[in-house]
Amino acid sequence: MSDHEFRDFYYHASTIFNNDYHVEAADLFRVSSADHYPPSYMSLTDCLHSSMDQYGEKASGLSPSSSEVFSPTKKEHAGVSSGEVMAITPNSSISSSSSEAAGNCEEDSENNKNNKQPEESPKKGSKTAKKKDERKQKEPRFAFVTKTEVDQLEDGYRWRKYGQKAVKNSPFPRSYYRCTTQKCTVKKRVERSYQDPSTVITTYEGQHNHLLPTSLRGNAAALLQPPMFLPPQLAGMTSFPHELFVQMAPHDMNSQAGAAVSSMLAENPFQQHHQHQVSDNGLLQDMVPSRFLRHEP
DNA sequence: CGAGTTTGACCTGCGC
DNA sequence: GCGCAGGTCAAACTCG
Repeated sequence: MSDHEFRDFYYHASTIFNNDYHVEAADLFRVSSADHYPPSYMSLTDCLHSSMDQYGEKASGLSPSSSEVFSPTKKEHAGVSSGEVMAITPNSSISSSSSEAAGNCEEDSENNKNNKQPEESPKKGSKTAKKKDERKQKEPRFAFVTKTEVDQLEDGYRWRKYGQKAVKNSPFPRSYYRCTTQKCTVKKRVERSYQDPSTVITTYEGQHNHLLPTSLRGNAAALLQPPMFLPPQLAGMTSFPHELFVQMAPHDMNSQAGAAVSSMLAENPFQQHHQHQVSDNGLLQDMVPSRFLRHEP
C-alpha cells in the first residue's frame, strides 16, 4: 500500500472521563482513498459510517480521498485548553511511526500469515507472487493518541500480546496485541510517544467479528452498546466506532464519564469545533485543506 | 493446567 | 546485494 492509496485522516477529540486517567485524544484514523468520494468536510459520524462501510463491505477502494481533521470535542467540558490539542501532521513522528507502519508493513505481514500454508515450513518459504496478488486486501486501521499513564487501556475486548519491539529513536517499545477471540483477527499496537511520553499511540487493525466478551458486557461494555449511545448512523457497528468510544470511556463508566461521552455524541459538535479549530489554529488549518470543507446547505 | 507474557530469532520490505 | 527497521513466530516462562 502506498501513500497514493492511503491518506491520513485525522480526528481530534478530547474529553475527560474520570480520575483514573485523563484522556485527551488526538485521534488519527487512516482510511483508504477513493477518487470519487466527495471532497467535502465530513462529520465524525459521516466518517465513521463511510469508513466502516468501506472497510466492512468494500474493503478496497471506497474511501475518502482526503485528509481530514476533526477538532477537539467538548474541550470546554473537559477543561482542556486548545493548546493541549495534539498537532499531528502527516510528517509527524506519530504519523510516521504509527500510521506508516500500519499502512505498509502490517498488511504484508498479515497477508503472509493468512497465506501461510499449513504444510509450509514455519520459517516461511517464498510466496511472493501470491502475496503480491493479495497485498491489496487491507484491514481497517485506526490509530489514535491518548493521554494516559497506563499503556494498556481497557477497551472492552480481550487482547493477547504476541510481540514487542523496540522503536527506532524511541526509548519506548511497541507492543503488539491480538484479539483473543477465536477467528477474530483484530490486532492492535500500543506504543508510547517518545515526543510526549504522557501519550500512548494505539493503532487498531481489523474489525471484530464478535461482540464484546460476555464477561465485560455487563459493565463498561454494556453502556457502550450501539443502541445505548451511538448515533443511528453508527448503530450496529461493532468495530472501530465501538472501540473508539470504549477506548475513550472510563473503566468504571461513572455518571460523569457516561454523560461526557453521551453528550459528545448527542451534540455532535465536530463541525462547529472544526471550524473553530481551522480558524484559530494555524497548524490544524494547514492540516485541513480548504477543499475538504463542505458547505452545509 | 490453561491463558497470557516475554523475548530472541526469523521474515519481509525498503532504502541506499 | 546489503543493512536496517518493522512485524511475527514460538518456545520458555509466569501467573492465577
